[in-house]
Amino acid sequence: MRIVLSSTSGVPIYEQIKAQIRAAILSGEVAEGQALPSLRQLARDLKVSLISITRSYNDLAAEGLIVNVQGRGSFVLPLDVDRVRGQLMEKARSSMTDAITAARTARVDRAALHTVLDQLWDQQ
Amino acid sequence: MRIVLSSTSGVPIYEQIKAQIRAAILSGEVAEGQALPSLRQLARDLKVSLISITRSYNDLAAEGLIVNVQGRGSFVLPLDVDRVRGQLMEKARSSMTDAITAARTARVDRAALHTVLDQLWDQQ
Amino acid sequence: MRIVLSSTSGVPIYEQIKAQIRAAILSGEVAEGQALPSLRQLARDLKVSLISITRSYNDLAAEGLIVNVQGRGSFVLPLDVDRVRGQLMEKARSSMTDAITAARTARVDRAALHTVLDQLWDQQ
Amino acid sequence: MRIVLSSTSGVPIYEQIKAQIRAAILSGEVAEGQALPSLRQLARDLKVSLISITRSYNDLAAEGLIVNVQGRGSFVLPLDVDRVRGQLMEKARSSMTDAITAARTARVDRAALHTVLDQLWDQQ
DNA sequence: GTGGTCTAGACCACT
DNA sequence: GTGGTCTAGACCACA
Repeated sequence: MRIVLSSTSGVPIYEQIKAQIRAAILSGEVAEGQALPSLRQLARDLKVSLISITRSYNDLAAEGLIVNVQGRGSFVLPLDVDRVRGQLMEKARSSMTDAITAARTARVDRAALHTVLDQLWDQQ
Repeated sequence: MRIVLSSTSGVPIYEQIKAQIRAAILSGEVAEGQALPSLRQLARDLKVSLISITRSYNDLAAEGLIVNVQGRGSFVLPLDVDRVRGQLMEKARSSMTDAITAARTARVDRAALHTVLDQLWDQQ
Repeated sequence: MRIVLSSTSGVPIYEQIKAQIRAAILSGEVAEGQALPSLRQLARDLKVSLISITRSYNDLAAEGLIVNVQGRGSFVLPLDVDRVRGQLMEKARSSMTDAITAARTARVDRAALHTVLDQLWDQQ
Repeated sequence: MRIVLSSTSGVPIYEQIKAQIRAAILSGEVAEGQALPSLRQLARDLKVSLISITRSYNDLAAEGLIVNVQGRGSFVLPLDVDRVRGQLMEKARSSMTDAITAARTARVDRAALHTVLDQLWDQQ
């Protein structure tokens, strides 16, 4: 799992970390039961404050994706696939709503926005 | 032009105001040359600090949408339609990219996302 | 004497009026002893508040260019050419200083700025 | 970087700060990636309200010269030299136009204005 | 009346 | 600690 951070994007560090760990878990790149890097290890690797990593792991634990065990480390939990996908789709719908609002303000029609979706989808 | 603010959305007040005035100008609801409500008037109406309104108007002036004339008021400028639409589509593409990222993480395919787009489009 | 105003330039109305009357006097377009338009007349013609015209005429009187006579009107005084030119050159030097500061910050050399001067001079 | 403010010049504090930071960045005095003084630190040092510093930094961020990172500080971005020089030369031309207008009103010829330019250039 | 600027102080989110 | 936002109130310049 490689984590890449941007300090100028405006997105909080801990959100960037969360998103990338979450994606790695969902993709199966890190499997159920597997240990994540320790807080301090990851803080060193990413050259980031320990507090930001802590926040990321805590949030992921609150989401039910991982569990933090005192003195042992942090581990990937069995996936509740439906719940996680539900959360992600919620976010997708929210972003999509923003995109639609902007497009309508710009007087762009539905078909054009579908085209934009396809273009961006292919780029990723 | 009706402006509705949400204090729980997390979006800064001045951004909410900017977005709604911008939309009103682009939709032609307030026409070129027309005066906007005065800073103090709008602050009173929205029960919001003067500084938030000032920030909104200043930002819109920096965007080239309005002009603030000391002693007279704030006025809608002629639209540079292409430029404004370019900015909006830039924002739409950015939000769409977020939506795609979330959808892909959720292992949702392209067709499903198109369906989401259509649903949300019809809701607005 | 034709006076043209811009309400969006950021320059105060009364300054625009002052500058144009001053130029008309210095150019001899309105001669010594001649009457200027009345305050109210000019306010009507320019579709401008009386207060702005009053401010302009008062300032010009303070500069010694005109005299306002109760109940009679406003009249061009004999020119103290040297003093007026001194004031104008003071302003020219001040603007030139601004131009030089910007040019130096932009790492533009002296010769290039002379060229700019020539270009703009020919345009006017 | 030393910042000197004048409270009698009529130029807004935040504009004075902007201009001096901009000049320091363009001159290379503060290099790409370097941190600027924190908002509060600079406000204390200059004995100025936090809001004035905030406005300065925000405007410089909007110009693309710096980036403000929540929780970390404000940092100098890589320069888009051409764009910045374009903005500065625009300003230089505008001031030069003012100088020319004043000079012509004073019936001063082109050669004399070139001389003024040289004198002022050498003084700076 | 209008917009422009500034102060002093507060709370929030992030590192 | 950092920047981001907001309030309440003030004074100035302009029309």
